[in-house]
Amino acid sequence: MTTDNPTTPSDTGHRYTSELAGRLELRWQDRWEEEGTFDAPNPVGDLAPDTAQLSDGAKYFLMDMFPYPSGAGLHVGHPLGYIATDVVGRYRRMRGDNVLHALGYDAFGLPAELYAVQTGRHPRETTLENIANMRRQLRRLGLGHDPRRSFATIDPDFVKWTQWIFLQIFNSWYDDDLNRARPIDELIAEFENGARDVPGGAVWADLSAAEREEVIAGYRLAYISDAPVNWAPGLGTVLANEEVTADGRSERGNFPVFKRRLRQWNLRITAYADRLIDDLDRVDWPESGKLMQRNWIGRSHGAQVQFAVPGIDEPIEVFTTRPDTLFGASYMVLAPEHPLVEVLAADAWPAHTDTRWTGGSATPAEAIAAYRARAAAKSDVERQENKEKTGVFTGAFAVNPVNGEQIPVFIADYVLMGYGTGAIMAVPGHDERDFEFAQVLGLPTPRVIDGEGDLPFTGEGPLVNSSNAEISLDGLSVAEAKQRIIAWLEEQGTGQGTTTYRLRDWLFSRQRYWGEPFPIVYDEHDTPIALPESMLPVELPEVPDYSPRTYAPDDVESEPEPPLARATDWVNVELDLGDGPKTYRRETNTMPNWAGSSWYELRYTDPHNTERIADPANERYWMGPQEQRRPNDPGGVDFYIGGVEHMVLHLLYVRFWHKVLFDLGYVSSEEPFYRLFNQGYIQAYAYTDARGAYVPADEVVEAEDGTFTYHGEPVQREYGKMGKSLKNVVTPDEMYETFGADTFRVYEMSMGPLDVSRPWETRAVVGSQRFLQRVWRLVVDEETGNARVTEDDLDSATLGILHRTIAGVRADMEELRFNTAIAKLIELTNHLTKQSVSARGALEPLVQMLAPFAPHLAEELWERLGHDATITYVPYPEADPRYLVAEEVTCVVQVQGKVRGKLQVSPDIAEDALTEIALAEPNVVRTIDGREIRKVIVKAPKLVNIVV
RNA sequence: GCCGGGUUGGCGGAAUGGUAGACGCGAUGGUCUCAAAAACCAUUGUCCGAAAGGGCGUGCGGGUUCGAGUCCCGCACCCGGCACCA
Repeated sequence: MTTDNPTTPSDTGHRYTSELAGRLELRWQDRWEEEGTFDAPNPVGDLAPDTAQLSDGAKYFLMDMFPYPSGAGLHVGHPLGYIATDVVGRYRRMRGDNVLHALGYDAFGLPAELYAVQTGRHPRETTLENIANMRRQLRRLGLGHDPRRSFATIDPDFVKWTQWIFLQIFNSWYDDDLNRARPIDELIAEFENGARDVPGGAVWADLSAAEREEVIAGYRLAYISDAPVNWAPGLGTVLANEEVTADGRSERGNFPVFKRRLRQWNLRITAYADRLIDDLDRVDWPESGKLMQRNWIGRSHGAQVQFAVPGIDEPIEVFTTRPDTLFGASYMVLAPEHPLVEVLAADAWPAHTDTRWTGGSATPAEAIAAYRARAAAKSDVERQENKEKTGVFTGAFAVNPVNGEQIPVFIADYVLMGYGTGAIMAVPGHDERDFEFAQVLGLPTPRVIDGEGDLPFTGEGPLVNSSNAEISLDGLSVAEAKQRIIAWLEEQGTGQGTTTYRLRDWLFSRQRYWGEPFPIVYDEHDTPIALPESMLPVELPEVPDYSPRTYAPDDVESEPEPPLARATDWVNVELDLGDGPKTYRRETNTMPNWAGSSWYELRYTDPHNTERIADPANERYWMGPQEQRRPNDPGGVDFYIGGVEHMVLHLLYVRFWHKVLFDLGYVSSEEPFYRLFNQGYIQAYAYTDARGAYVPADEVVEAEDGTFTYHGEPVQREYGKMGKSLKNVVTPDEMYETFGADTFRVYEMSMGPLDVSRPWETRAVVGSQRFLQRVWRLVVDEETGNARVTEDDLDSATLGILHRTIAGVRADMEELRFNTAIAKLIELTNHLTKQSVSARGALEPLVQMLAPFAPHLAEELWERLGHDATITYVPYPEADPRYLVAEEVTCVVQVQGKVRGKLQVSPDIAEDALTEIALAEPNVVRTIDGREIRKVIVKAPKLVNIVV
């Protein structure tokens, strides 16, 4: 529908059109780059200023979550967070802070590899192209980044340090007594000199090298284990727990995930469970986010209790959070896979065994085998779908340590091998799951806690029926009883207080090509050996095929086969690792995509350092604890913006690595991110036709009755993500073209609060453009292009509005309320426009306050107002309290809480005088209608409420 | 099921317990124009009324208060996380 507009007189180049905006935006972007406007100086190293000192301003380290350079390019939703951090950074610079803001790229990962598999092109090649494209799209936004500090995780220089950190983790162990990680050499020394007993009672000196390494592997923070892992045949790789959704599928690709026993690398994140929970109290994060991490780590306090089984050496060990209900334990359940099951299973059913307990089998062994086979055939999903309790009796009885009672031992799949000890004492009277099971199998349900309500009763109440010859819990509260019984169990040696976590160790190897190789080789005994730092980085070999072997998504029997295994020349390598040249075999798994993002915050502080991850002086300056600002400060990045979806994965991993590096003395900060903010998302509508196929959203029209049509055909509207396949993508490039980057930035910031998701609406963007055009017209004469500024004094109305705006906008900026800050700037602009104010005293502060949002326009206007230097470091306007008080305020007069009149009064009017005027207001008099006035509430000068 | 967050005009959203709907979009009317676009000006929660003014309005039901979108209790729905975790 577009027609070529003839050039009108007003279109001669002095109007703030998208075309003019684009011209001046490019000009300022070039100038910022040339002048290094956003370069942040370091205390030491190559980025330290030549002239000795840093500015005296406070440091402010600002970060966005690492972007993945997608081949699809950006849509308008992606820059939301980048614009917000840029606004913060520009505001802080005007507040005098030394701001560090840069952006790197998280460039290893599955999409690039999948694309490489499809096209045969090397993922490095396509990834670098994508990075270049994304850099171009983001540069056009006018972000105030320090370009010298940008990097990508695939840079060999970065990979080197990722591998180096892995080696530090590999060469460390967690000292539970000192509650920190220590170098593995110190552990070996303790074994050697006898300060620490070797587990299993062996003598260190008598062990072979391989045996010693096996012992040490039990301590290393990075270790290989042969344990059940999440195997996704459809992806051809194993996954961490965090990468598997609640319904048992891969987060990426949505493939079914199976539990398989496989030899894989793990990182001992569980050693840090307590600190990862406790230190959440020291950071400024959204409470909801902290909660997600606390829940994921899942710390629960309770007790381990040993139940003896007559005739068996080893007792059954259970974990319970309710040791207070021990007297109510009427049976036990082991997970089907529990190693003790074979040991304690009876040869035959005891006499009079309930037929519900036997599963119809002739012997316990048979029943167990049948039950196990059925459980193993079920995927995690099926296990969850069917929550009806099932189980079989083992034929064995265990002894309840508090009352000597013999209680039956079952196996049932509602007890999970992976949590606690894989065995429970069942208290059907006070646990819903145990109660259900007891109902199914006809087991007794004794009550040991009094209270209103039927069994199962999980509430609070005094203990009953809980005493033996030595101890009585009767009458105690749940909390008291827990304490008492734990003490008694410890005394008896049949149990102890303990803490259990839901968190598992981090499965750290993947069968992928496009990731960091492990700096590990194996010798002839299959012992993993760390490569020396001098051999880093270990670079990826060229391979003919980038794909791991993938299988049918439900092929449970399949085996992982990493692509690097096929690079045999690379895998088998001759090295001299101190015992002369020998042939070694390289590790063929690669690190997960989370590796690079687990430490990248540190690299921004010293991106080119070849000797260390970052010089301690630089790390300390940008990230060190700020004790003078807040007590017990863990340090970290001052402000980090990103999406909630990284709350559990990335943010748990990065905190873990940071703490390891802290323990080993490489960093001074205990937490990577002091303040975290989760931004919302820009959502979009998508439309499907009668067949359910997506139709281009920008060609859908809304009818009068609120329905939607595409080419005359009715379509269904849905709301959600923006995406290529949904045919509803709007790109920043389109916005630059149609409106300019400043308009786009202002629109995104004015749409609503930063943490709330909201729908994109292209046609609403014009409102922001109109606003910027009005600002432009205040400063520039559209006919001549000259500045219109005058040196007039401000009238009192303008003074008042200006200073109230400054005060309000400043407060909004501090609290990230950019939408209301912009609204206030629009109000000021509208006032100046209506009153035709062109006084410098009003225009300059407006331009200054606009600068964080529309930096190019602000620079241009600042220059036209007669300033040579960039507006970036011009101090932010300050409100003069003298002008904050209006000459007149509106007083609302209410009768019975309803507004019946308004008065213009002086702000310092006395209450009596105000009451008098209010009672005289004609409409108020009419409403009162002669009724008796019972009470008058006066909040001078804003409100009078008359109660009749 | 458990935990967390939310529900305000046609739409996005504003509101220290004190004028509900700032600001913006859209819509309607107007200025300019041969015309259109752009820009600018005005109106715009809803109902009654010519107007003055009034009734009703922040998911639903109660409560506290002179006064509640805001505080308390109960409920519905939506979004997110976890889910047989002992």
